[in-house]
Order: sequence, then C-alpha cells, then structure tokens
Amino acid sequence: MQDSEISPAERRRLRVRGAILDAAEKVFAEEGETGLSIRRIADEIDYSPAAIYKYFSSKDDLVDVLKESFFGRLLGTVHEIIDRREPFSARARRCMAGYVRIAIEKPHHYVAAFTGVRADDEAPSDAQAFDDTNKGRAFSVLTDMVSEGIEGGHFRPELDTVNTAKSVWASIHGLAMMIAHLPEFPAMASMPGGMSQAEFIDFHADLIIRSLEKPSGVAA
Amino acid sequence: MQDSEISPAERRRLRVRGAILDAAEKVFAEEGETGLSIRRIADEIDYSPAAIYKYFSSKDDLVDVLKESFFGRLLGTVHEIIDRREPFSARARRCMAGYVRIAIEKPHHYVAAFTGVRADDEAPSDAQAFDDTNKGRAFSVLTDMVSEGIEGGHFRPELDTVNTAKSVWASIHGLAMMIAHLPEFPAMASMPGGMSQAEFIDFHADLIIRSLEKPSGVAA
DNA sequence: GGTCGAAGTGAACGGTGTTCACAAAATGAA
DNA sequence: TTCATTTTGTGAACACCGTTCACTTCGACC
Repeated sequence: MQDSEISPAERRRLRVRGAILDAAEKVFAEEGETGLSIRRIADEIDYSPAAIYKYFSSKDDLVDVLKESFFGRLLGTVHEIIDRREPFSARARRCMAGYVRIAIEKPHHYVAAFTGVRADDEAPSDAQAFDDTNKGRAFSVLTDMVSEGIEGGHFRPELDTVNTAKSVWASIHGLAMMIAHLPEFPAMASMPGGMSQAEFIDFHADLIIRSLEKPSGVAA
Repeated sequence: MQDSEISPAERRRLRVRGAILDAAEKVFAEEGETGLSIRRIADEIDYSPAAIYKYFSSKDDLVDVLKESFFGRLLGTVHEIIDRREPFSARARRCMAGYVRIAIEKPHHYVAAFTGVRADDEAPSDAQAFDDTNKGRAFSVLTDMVSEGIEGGHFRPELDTVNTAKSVWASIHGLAMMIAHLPEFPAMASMPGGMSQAEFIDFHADLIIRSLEKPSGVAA
C-alpha cells in the first residue's frame, strides 16, 4: 500500500471525480434523484456536462456510487453500535433503532438505495455479487446478530437464521421507508399517548425483538 | 342518485377520461412511472399530447389517480379477507399475507404509491385528509384488527392500538417493498430450508402476530 | 520537439412535461 | 335556424433532460 504509486495525474483525476461526487451528493441530499441532473452538477463545478462522462459512464452509474457510499456509512454506524460491549438485547435494539435513525436522516438516499423496481428479465441475481455489496454486508450483520441471539439462548431455537434475519430486515426497512416518504406517518399517532418519533422507533424495535424471544424470559 | 343527471356530453367526457386512464394503467403496469409518458398515452388512444391536459392538470395528477385506484383494489381485497367468518388469528394472518401478495402482484403500483419522498416544507399533513385516502382506510382496517385482537384477549392488553397498528403496517409494508424492488431478496434464503415465497410471507406474518400475543397462549 | 492519449467542450439528437394561440365542434339562446 | 359561447382538440413551441460525437486543448512521455 505505497501511495507513491499514485501519479499526480491520477491524483488530479481523483480530485475531479471527488468534486463531481461532492456536488452530486449535495444536490441529491436536498432534492433527490429527480432534482439531480448532469447539467446541474456540471454547473456546480464549472465543467461542461459532457465532461462528467469522462468520469462516469452514465447518470445511473454515478448515482449508484452515491447510493453505495451512503449505505457504506449506514453500515459503518450499525457496526459501531453492534460492536459495543453491552448486553445482547440492548445491542440488538440499539442496532435496529440506529439503522432506522440513520436511514431517515437522508431519506432521499435511503429510498433511492432501494428504489429500482425489480426488472423481471434479470436473473434472481447472483448471491455472491450481493454479498459484495454494502447492502449485502448489512444483511450479514443482521444474520450474525440473529444467530448470536439464537445461540445465546435469547431467541427461540427453532428459528431459522436466514429467514428470521430477512423478516427482521423487512420490518426495520418498512419503518424506515414509512417515515422517509409517507408524510402522514409520523403524525398518525398524535392523539393518544403522544409518542415521539424516537420513542416509536424503539417501540417498533422492541416488538420485533419480542417476536423472536422465547415465551418465558429464561436465558441460558 | 339518478343518472339522468348525466348528460351525453358528460358521458362522453368520462369515456375519454377512462380511455386515458386505461392506456396509462396498461403502460404503467408494464414499465412503471418512468416508462409512462404523456406522449405515449396520447399515441395509444390517438389523441394529441396536449389533449390529455383537458382531463388531467398534470402527469402527477394522472398518476395519483392510478395509485389511488390501485390502493382501492388492494383495500377491497383486504376487506374481503378480514370480513370472513374465521377465527381471529387466521384472519389476522391471512389479512397481512394477502396485503403483501396483492402489493407484489403489481410492484410498480405499490412502490409508486409510497414513493414520493416527504417534502420538508409541506405540513405534517392533515389527519382528516389522510383518512379520506384509500391508504388511510387501509390503515383504519389495521387499527380495527389490532383493537379487536386486544379486546378479544389475543393480544397484550397494555398495547396502544394506534402505535401498534403503525408498527404492524410498517413491518408488512417493509416485506412488500423488499420483494417488490430488491431483486436479491427472494433468493437470499435459497440455501437452507428452501422456503418458498408464499411460505416466507406467512412466516413473516406469524412473527408479527407473535410479537403482539400474550406470553402464554391464554385467550379470554 | 514531436507524438499520442487523456481531458474538456459546444453543438446536436431524441426524449420529456407543459403551455399557448388557434381551429373545430358541441351547446344553448334568440 | 342563426348566432354566440363554451368545450374539446391540435401543432408548434419552450425549457429541460441524458447522452453522443467531432473537435480542440492540454499534459506526459520518448
């Protein structure tokens, strides 16, 4: 890993590429994928629109990089949480709640990261390729957590790890999506208990965990 | 409600409007919102693009009608299920699983119905306006189900109805979204148990219900 | 100094949603 | 019926979009 390998030209190229991504990131965070245009990025960094294509093969390509790096940051934060020295259940709850919190901090990113409707023609997608994705890595964090819960005696032993992890992910993902792009969702419970958004996220995480726990609170 | 109120002119207008919607529906189901264009619709029904604007104020307006009617059909099916004479738990499971099944039958519709990222400027949205939506009605079906479960002694009595319903909806919604637009999701569990998609949906619904049930299976 | 590839550009192509002045047709009143 | 008014439909245009391509400019290397 000696950086003397990097020539000035390459450094310059990386800098311009970075500038493009920074500009794109800024617009994307504020206005989402529809508000982001090649011409807008070009304006922002004083280049011509065509120049962008020397660095990215298409707008989709560029946006993919944005999504992937966002999910990388999300993954990093979840990792931080889950690596703490804490009782299992506290970590599990914090991990789920943290995922939602970060997801809704940049709703455009999160929604976009999931919003390409499955094209029917494309194959069920290579499992190996998925594992190399930040999304795939996020999922494996989840499976690890579930299997730890099962082996640690917190969760019901008859649960299948992978399917359970999928279900948990779906539930968490659902909450993130709801908050991120259903305007009415946060306000829907204003009348009775007056639960804050943060409290509700914890409530949701608790319900998920409870669905996995043994009927009685006996841990090994 | 006498239809003699409707003049021939109005009938004609409704027919053209219907033709526009039908054409739009067809394209939308196959190619989603990106594949749908005003010019494409106009071609399909042999009108000029500008003519569409005599019937809909914008493309968004038109698409909103499409989404709303899709959600109406989804709501209808859920109603059918939940109105059956069956034990509560069976209805609850079938209701959730049915929701997911219909949602993923038309992935483009379902995703689009939820995919406008919340604009920060718009108010937390009028609760009354939401209740008049098919989405709002779907949610009230859910709250009814939850409160029936609580009052019937199937669910834990300390649960708050509205917040619980929100959590349940989020979990179901999450699964529908995952299947609808994460290509890798269905294949992710191929290795071990070999669970089919239908089985997995039931599995997910069961987990949700379990999170609400009393620790021991005692029903009043 | 000359060469060669990379970086950057302006103009264009085909596409989009939308508007607007205008023509045609249907409607209602005299 | 005739005339005026409203509704329905149109073609051309505007401003935007992603993308391509011939072209110039520039930096590095022999």
